[in-house]
Amino acid sequence: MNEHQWLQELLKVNNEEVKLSDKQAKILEAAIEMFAEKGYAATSTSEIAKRAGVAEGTIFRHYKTKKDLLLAIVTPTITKVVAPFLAKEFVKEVFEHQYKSYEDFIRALMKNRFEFVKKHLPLIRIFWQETAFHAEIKEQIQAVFMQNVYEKFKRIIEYFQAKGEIVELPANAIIRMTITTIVGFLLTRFLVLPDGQWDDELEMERTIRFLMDGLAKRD
Amino acid sequence: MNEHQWLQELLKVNNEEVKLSDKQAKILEAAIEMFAEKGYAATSTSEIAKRAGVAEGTIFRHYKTKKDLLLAIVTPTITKVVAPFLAKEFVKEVFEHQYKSYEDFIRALMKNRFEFVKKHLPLIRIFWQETAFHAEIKEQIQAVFMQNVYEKFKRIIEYFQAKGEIVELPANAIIRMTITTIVGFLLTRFLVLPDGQWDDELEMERTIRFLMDGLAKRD
DNA sequence: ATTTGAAGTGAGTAATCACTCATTTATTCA
DNA sequence: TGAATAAATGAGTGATTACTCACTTCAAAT
Repeated sequence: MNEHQWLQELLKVNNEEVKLSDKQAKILEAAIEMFAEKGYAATSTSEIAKRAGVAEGTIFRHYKTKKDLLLAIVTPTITKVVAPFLAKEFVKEVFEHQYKSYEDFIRALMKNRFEFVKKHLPLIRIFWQETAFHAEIKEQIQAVFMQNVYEKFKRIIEYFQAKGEIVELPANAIIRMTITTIVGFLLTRFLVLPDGQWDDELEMERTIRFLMDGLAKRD
Repeated sequence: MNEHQWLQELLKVNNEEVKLSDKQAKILEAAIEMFAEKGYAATSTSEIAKRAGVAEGTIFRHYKTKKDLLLAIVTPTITKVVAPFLAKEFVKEVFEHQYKSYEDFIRALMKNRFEFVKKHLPLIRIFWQETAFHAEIKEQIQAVFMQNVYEKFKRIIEYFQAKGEIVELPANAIIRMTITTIVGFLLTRFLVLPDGQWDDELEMERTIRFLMDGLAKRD
């Protein structure tokens, strides 16, 4: 059993095992930490090597360029960051009435993302920070969103609209408001005011209530 | 009259005239553009000098270090970015019944911020991107917010809570939801999907409606 | 025990970095 | 006009950058 198991798990694509030598795992771990702390552009490969306890040349054995190293972190994790829906349960369960309301669905989505962000905060920082600078990353994220999230999300919304549970706005607007509200809470909680006193359960329920009242069917 | 008038205006603190030589203005303009596009760490002073049409030494005549140049952009504009309330009238007008409802207040705030972001997008990008990497900037923003926005915002909320217009949640929670909703819209509109087809008036009204329904007094 | 290919190393490289400073150019005012 | 001051210059600095490569170490298979 591997001490870097969480990394192996995180980097899996389609649940296929990924093989990482011990040094390679240490490089990735160090890179994640430092890119999150100082940003990609301000982090040097020599610093990464030092923190990983590895010769600088070793980094370039595994990754042709520094940018390749960044993408080796970002690309295989995009799906896990932006498409929780692929944690299969989600969509299926909605239509199998696992969730009897949009609210229950939102609650599950929110708790799922809350735990993910809490567990992988440095990775989230990297996404948040580097998306602004690397067009490829932004494009990959949008592609994954369109392919794996958008249509399913839309169908869920239309399902609950048909049931008269939520307001008859365009699905795009509802998606935007839902994501904005959840992401806004998570960023405030973990990036803007991580040192505040948070009653997470309470604040999530308030946020869900706010979202549901904002999206409630109007008479 | 100066062709860099917008810069002069933007950099004013307490409405006091700021004197910028022509070259100095060009340096600031170039720095704002490039920091916004590539990020502070990935932008070299030689590039800035080139774009500004100035010798590299000239930059360091005016700003001791590259970081000084960044702070010369950020520090004097913080108030304008995070404290629209200081466009003083705000609070006063609320209590003088300029705004007869929280909704009218939110609408004015939103339109005000919409125009500001639209007009100063590169500056907003710099704030958004560099706050993550420079603790001083984050601290300055929080200080300005606490000194100039927080208490006033809180009083406005309590005023409309007393009138029974909005829900009796802690002011902190209402502030968070309000800001999250407005900022979420503006970031989606101008940074995430700037190329989408937006009916800005319509989308703002939807967002206001969403926010007001989410914060409405509950029975 | 020997072979072999992969993994790892670290000194070396050219390019670029932020920043300096002696000098030149422009501006101000007597 | 000329002297004094300020603004601007660009070649030069040492440090650091991402990346290379000849070489060593390691692990597994024969």
